[in-house]
Amino acid sequence: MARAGVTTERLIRAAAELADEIGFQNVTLSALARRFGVKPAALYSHVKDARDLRVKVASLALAELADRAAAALAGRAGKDALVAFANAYRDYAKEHPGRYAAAQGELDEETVDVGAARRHADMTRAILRGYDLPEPDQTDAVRMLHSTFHGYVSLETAGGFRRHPREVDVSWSRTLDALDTALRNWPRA
Amino acid sequence: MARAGVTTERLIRAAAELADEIGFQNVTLSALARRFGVKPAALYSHVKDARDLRVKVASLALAELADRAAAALAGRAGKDALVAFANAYRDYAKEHPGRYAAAQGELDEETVDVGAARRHADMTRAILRGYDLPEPDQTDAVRMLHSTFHGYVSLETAGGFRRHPREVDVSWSRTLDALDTALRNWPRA
DNA sequence: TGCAAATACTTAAAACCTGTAAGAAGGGCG
DNA sequence: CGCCCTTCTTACAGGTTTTAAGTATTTGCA
Repeated sequence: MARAGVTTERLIRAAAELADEIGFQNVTLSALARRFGVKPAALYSHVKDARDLRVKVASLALAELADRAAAALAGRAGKDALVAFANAYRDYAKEHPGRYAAAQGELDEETVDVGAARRHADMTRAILRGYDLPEPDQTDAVRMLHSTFHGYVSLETAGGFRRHPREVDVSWSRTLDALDTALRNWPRA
Repeated sequence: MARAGVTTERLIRAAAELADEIGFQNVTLSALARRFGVKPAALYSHVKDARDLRVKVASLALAELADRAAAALAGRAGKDALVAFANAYRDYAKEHPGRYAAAQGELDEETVDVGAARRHADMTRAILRGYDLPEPDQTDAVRMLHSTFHGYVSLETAGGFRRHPREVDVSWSRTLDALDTALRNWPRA
């Protein structure tokens, strides 16, 4: 019987794909083993835990998302940068809902990929460079931006906006306009 | 052997409490049965499914949250109303993280408590009454507000803001100021 | 009051999932 | 070729969900 050729790399990647297909919640070691034509116990050679698997998928998602955002941000400034970043963020979440969910859930603990988190924060700060905000207002603004992006995407994918006919894309666009307004007129202490 | 006296009502309430204690993810029918001194199968008299249980907890949370928000909103207008509503929202989520998680996760499907969802939307619209926004801008603003509140609370409880020393309460307050600014200067199409 | 029907609960069992331990098979390398 | 490390399997323990069938308790009605 030939080996299945499972590696941690391929395992995490498969888990991410499966998450996008059936939802992050439903990604199980058993289902993954099935997909590789292998018994569940075999996966413990490549991954410590079910938790370890989830954290690694989260790390992958955070890194991918950061790559996208960085690409979107390149060569842009001000509102241009804001919109590009926000759209990259939202598009990624819509294309990869399972990965996005992974990136949210497993943030806590020491196990987190601190590097990816820092990249995100740094990029959000880069957006603000066009708005001339001093610290600590910058930190407040970073938190607000991240909150709005995540909240919108999260509610949208959960179906929270489906009850009203207004186009979700349009509301998104207007929300970005409003954020731009808020940043340009940031309330000084 | 005396009966345990489980009712759907008490079951849901216990599930909500358990969720706040150990996290919504970890609320299991078995754990609930244990808490009532009853075998797991007994709970199927009061609840259709594990999913049914989760949906009912979500409903409870949404209703409680709506009550709190309504109370906070009473007699206020404009920014006052905005801040009161937002704080009620955030305080509830911090006091009842398990319930709040329940209210988020199980939004989809037809099973949702449409009534509670409508109450939330109506209240958010009530806030906007002080800002003189016509439709469809009002819908856009409702979505933005909800997104920011949910996003902030969600990231905060997930530990997303712990990496930076800036006080989370202060950033929250400044975020509300910025939202007020955005609403007062809402970008017309 | 007493008994029948409705309801609460138990036991039993199937189907999954996680995780550990022990051993067999595959592949690289001296 | 043969050794050894790694991958994978088998076997098993423990836990959760859910259904089915049966027992016991309470309710309500004559």
